[in-house]
Order: sequence, then structure tokens, then C-alpha cells
Amino acid sequence: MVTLRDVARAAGVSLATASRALSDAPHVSAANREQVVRTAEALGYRPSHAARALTTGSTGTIGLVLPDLENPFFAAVAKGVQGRARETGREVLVADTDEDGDLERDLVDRLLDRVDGLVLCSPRMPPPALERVVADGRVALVNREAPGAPSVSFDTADGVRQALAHLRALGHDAVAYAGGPAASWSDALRRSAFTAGGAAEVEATEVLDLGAFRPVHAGGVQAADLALAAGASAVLCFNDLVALGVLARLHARGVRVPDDVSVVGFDDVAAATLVTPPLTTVAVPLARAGRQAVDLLDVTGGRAAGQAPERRCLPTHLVVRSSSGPAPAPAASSPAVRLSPDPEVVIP
Amino acid sequence: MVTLRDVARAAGVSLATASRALSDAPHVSAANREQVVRTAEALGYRPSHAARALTTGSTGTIGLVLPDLENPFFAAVAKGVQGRARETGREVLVADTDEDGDLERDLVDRLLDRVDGLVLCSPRMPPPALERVVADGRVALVNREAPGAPSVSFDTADGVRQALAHLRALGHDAVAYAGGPAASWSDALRRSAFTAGGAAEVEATEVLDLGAFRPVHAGGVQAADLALAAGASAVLCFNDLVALGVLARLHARGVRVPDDVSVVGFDDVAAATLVTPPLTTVAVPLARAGRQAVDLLDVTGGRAAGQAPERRCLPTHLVVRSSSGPAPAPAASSPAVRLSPDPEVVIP
DNA sequence: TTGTACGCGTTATCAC
DNA sequence: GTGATAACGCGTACAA
Repeated sequence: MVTLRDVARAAGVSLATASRALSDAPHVSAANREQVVRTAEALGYRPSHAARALTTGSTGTIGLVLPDLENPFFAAVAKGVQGRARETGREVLVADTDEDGDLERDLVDRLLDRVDGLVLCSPRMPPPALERVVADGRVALVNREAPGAPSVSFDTADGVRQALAHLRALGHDAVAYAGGPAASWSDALRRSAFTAGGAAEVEATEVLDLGAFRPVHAGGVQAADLALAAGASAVLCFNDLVALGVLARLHARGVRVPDDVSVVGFDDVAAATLVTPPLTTVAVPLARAGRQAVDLLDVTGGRAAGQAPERRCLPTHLVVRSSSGPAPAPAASSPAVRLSPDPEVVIP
Repeated sequence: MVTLRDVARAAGVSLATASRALSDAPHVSAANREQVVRTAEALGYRPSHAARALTTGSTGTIGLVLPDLENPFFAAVAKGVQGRARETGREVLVADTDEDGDLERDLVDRLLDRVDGLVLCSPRMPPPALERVVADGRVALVNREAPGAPSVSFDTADGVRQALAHLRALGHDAVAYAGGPAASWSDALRRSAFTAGGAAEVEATEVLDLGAFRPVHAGGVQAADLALAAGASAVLCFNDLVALGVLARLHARGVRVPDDVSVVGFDDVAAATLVTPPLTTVAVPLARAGRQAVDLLDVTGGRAAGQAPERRCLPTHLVVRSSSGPAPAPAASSPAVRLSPDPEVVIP
């Protein structure tokens, strides 16, 4: 292994000069700099990251902890973190927690003393544990918030509002909600978007809570039957994976989408465009969130002790594809009370 | 920051003894070990990875370079690498190359001097560059092979054989192949599985080469039209993403699967079960490959200089779902030459 | 501008 | 069994 000492010796300068020359520091004559760079190249010098980290105290590495690499939601965030880290000359240490809150806690601890900062994506750990973790001051949250921690989350409430307004405009006056896990922070947000009164245009919409489902395809299959039994003409889902499950089940049961039932998802993962019919869904800027989390890590370092950390909330927007359409006219298959058009509605 | 020196001082022992005590080394009295461990705990001592790496020369980190984190194929491999690394007490530095061979080369270089070993998944770089990289001796390949490098790949030839035998048994005697990028190592393997004569049971099958497509959904859409025009009753696809595209396009054009056309994919990614109809596909042990690559990294270190690196080939197996079925009886919609059963075939 | 010397936190090699 | 002490490779005050 060729060290800086070797380069300095070969270039006929001191260690300090060689160091300065290679790190673009001032106070080096052009001639010497040239000479050092040249011999470093010639000798195939590779700086030792370990040594550098030891003296500077910075590793040039940021950590990323997420629940599941195979989940397209997290993969998209990871991609964003990657990209931004690369642009700023850093590497990313990724840890997959397998959706396990305890393991997550361990990994965060292990990672924290090998990285400059940590991006925690959709952490599953309970609030007290999370608060202890963010107290370290070097972690940024994605898709969750905690007191004292910088975070970037999504305006899901507005996403829900947009989805409901869309369905309302199509004539759906009762929409079912296939929710995510009860412990989910995101699900709480979506739910509160209903109950908190929402915007004026959705006031008239009745929301049927189908319950809590595992945020995967199977959860959607389960939810679909419930939605059908409840006679809903539209189903809003916790995420796209659930929506895909709903779509599959409806298809299997011979229910046409969107003719009989409309389905709306959340997140706009890649698979949303690949199914039939393409899924109407609330798009969430996943990669952008990952990138911004990396930036928040940086400002965090420079932040004064008393200053409140920055909380960003990224906008969401509805992407209308083909899984949503006008509410069906009341028909024989609808609940009894709707068998025929209500007379009082017909008469002005 | 509390250092080992602090612990030693507080415990009333020397630096050396403290170090030995905490690293489970021999030659330490039980009493002292107990005492050191206790005070380290009390003081909240965290060993410095940078310092340790500097003296030991090992970082406890392995690198993983892959083309695209959002591609479920690579995500599965990454998950395997993660899992195995964790079990063996190491962290994983992940780098996403965005399918760019040049960037890949750079990243490999940058990563190599921060990690103990590197797993290169489906590298896109040309063979000469790859050979130079693996010459380092600390890299293991997944889904590609190179002279002198340990690697774990898949028995795709057998996968192709299984798929063709399956289709043959269903009465398809002409199957179309929707190939991947010409530069793809995997595609070359699949293609050669056809031309190399294959096993006896597939000899009689005629293979229509549809051409090379981008290994994504859109590629499948493109391929589907070609398959239809060629009058194929079955399409074997480079990977599941392409197969999903084929499925979507066939559906859009009113072609029933598997009644009119059978479709078979490759890889068995999660999405394969989520579409309608569920995809028949060749399953490939992705996560297992990732795990084994990590292990190969270890044996590589202990390997004698002259010893050839290990090349593993993991078995594949066909998963029959609902996208493949019996070949349709010749009908009006078939190519003209098949409008009616050929007389000469009917007469024995 | 250049060079000297010290410190970063650990592990490892010696004596004792 | 224990404790000085020397690396490990680099950054950087400080002196020249």
C-alpha cells in the first residue's frame, strides 16, 4: 500500500505539502502541487479513508434505515437518498430492518457510530424510542415526524382531499376506506383527513371505514370483499399495494372497474401503471423526499443548539388513470334501499 | 466522546488490558474483565470504527453495486446480501449505478477502498473493464461471470429448457422469444439455451426470435404486437417485467391469456403473482445468490493465490401459474396457412 | 510557502 | 496477567 508519506518522499516534499497539494488546500506553490499530483498518480496513491476519518472525525458516509428494500415505496426513497448522497460526494450505508421495530432500534445504534448522519425512513419503532434516537441530533426522518427532529413528510391530508373530491365529482357519495395498520403513522394521517372535516367539497361524502389491513396485496384482497358487501361504489386504499389487491379481487369476482366500482390508491409506485386498468392514485414525491432528507442532515449540523429543526411537507397530487370513473346508476345489484331511483330526488 | 483511554483510567487498568477485556481476548483476569466491561457500560463507551479500521485494516463493511435499486430483481439480491452481511456482523455500502456502465466503474473504484469486499450484481461494464476490476481479488459477481472471479449465477439454460418443455407439453410447437438487451450477459445465456440444441424434449419446438427489447414493461408491450403478428401461440420473455408488458398489451388488444396465447416470464419477482392472470415464470433464487456472494467474499480472502475462485450456479425452476395453458386449436384468427387442420396431419 | 511535530483511538508487540 | 509503547495514515496547528 502506497501512503502519503511515500508520495511526499518521491515528490521531494514534506508530508504536509503533499497533503495540502492533494486536498486542494491553499499555500502550495503551483510547481509543487503539480509535482505531487503527478507522482501520486504515478505511484497509484489511494488515500486511506480510515485514517482520514480518524483525524477529521467525518466518515463521508450517511446511513439509511428502512423497513424493506423490496417494497417499491422504500426503494424509491432509497434511490433518492443515493442520488443526492452521490452528488455531494458521500456513500450510503443501507440497513433493511425487515419491518421489525426492535431490530430497527439496534441497527440505528450500530450505524450511528459509523456515519455522519442517518436517514430514518418510515421508522416502525414506538415514539419514545424514536425520540431517544433523534436526540442524537444527526438523524433526519422521512415519512414520520418527531419532536426535535428534522423531517420530510407528505401532505397526505391534501392527497386524501383530492381523491375524495375526484370521487365526489364522479358521483360517488359513499366511499370506502381500506386502511393500513393501526400502528401506522401514515394511516393515522389519512384517517384524520376524513374525520377532521376536510374541505368543503368533500363534506357531503360519506366515508365507510372498512378497517385496518396489512399494507400488502393480500390486505387488498381482503378489503375488496368487505367493500362489496358494504355496497360501496368506490374504494380508497391505504397504498397502491392494497389497491392492486382490491383490483385483483374485484376482477376475480367479476366486478368491473371502473364501471361497477372505482378504486384509488396511494403512493403511485411503478406497478400502478402496469396493471389493468391502470390505477388512479395519489402520487407522492418519494425520491425527492429522500434527496431532501440528505440535505436536512447537512443543515442539521450547522444549526444552532436552540434552533428548531426544519420540518418539510411535500405536496401530493392525484394522478387520474382508468381505475376510477362515474358512479354507476343504481341497479339491482345495489343495496335494497337503492333498488330504484328515490322518488324524492327525482322531484325538484 | 468517551475513549478507551477514559475507560481504562476509570477502571484503574492500562489501555492494553481494557482493550483485551472488551475484545474478549485472553490473558485478562476475570476480575479485571468484569470491572472494565462494567465501567465501559457505565461511561457509555462506543468504540471508534475509524480507529479500529486504521489498525486492523478491516472496515467491517462490504460494498454492493447494482444497476437499479427500484428493479425488483436487484432489490431481492440486495436483500439477500443485507441479510447475510448482518448475520456475519457487517454493514453494507450500497451503490446504485442507474444502469450506467461508466458510472459503475467509478463507483466500484470509489467503494473498493472503503470496504473489505465488494459484491457486483449484474455489472453492465464491458468484459475488459470487469476483468480489471475483479483482478483486485476482493470482488464477487452475481449474475455474471468473469475469468478469475468468484461468482454466483443461475442455471438459466435449464430454466429455458423447463419452460420450453412445459409449453411443448401443452401443444405449443412454435414459441416466440422476447429477448433482452443485446449486451446482456443473461440474455446471451438464454438465447444460447435455444440454439445449443437444448434437451431432447424441446428439440421439436420451433423458436421465433422476436428481437431484443428493453427489459422493462414497455419492451413487453412492443414485443406483444410482434408476437401476435408472427402468429405465435406462446411467448417466452427475457424477464417478468417484459412478460407483464406482454400481458398488458395482449389484454388491451382483446387477446385472451392463456386461451389464445400463453406467456411465460423469468425471475419470479413479487409482481408476477399480482397480475391477472398470475404469471407462469422461471423462478430464480435471487436472495440466496446475494447471500452466497457474501460468503464467497470470505472464502476469497482465505484462498491461496494460485487457487481458482469458486463459481456457483444456482438451480432455477419453473413456477406454473395461470398465464400458460394448452395451445389453441387452429382457428380463423390464426395465420392463413393454418385456417383449417392440415389434411396430411389428419391422415395417419 | 514550507516543514516539523503532535494527535486522532485502537490494536499489537513487546517487556515485565 | 499486566502495562508501556510503537505503529496505523493522515490532517493541521505551529514554527520556520
